[in-house]
Amino acid sequence: MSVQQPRVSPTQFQQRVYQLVEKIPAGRVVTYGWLARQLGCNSSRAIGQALRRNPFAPRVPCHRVVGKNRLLTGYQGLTENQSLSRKQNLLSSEGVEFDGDGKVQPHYVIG
DNA sequence: CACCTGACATAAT
DNA sequence: AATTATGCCAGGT
Repeated sequence: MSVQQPRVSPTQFQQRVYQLVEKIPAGRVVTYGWLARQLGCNSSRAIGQALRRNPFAPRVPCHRVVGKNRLLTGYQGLTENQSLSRKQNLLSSEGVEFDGDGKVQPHYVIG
């Protein structure tokens, strides 16, 4: 029988990112840059990498992380609109609202 | 082992 | 105002 084995231990950096993301309450979102600052890291890009890498399933609500412009940049490692709309749906079901441009309304962003 | 690339953000040109 | 360069971190080639 197949066992889902953790590929490799997440790096220390990734663990910190995940821990932080786990704290994001439903119905709120944060930006990559915000996370980066919380971690004292000067690169939001690194955050994106950590999340992209497919965190352990829904354990880490990575769908609550958006760009600074409040656009949804990616989900499940993909940048396709289809994935993005799913991300959007998830957020919607948590009560987050969007404007006509597909940006989350500023009110929901922490920071 | 060296180089490229990416779910970003910001400062400098 | 628009493009380019830098920062950071890990995986992939």
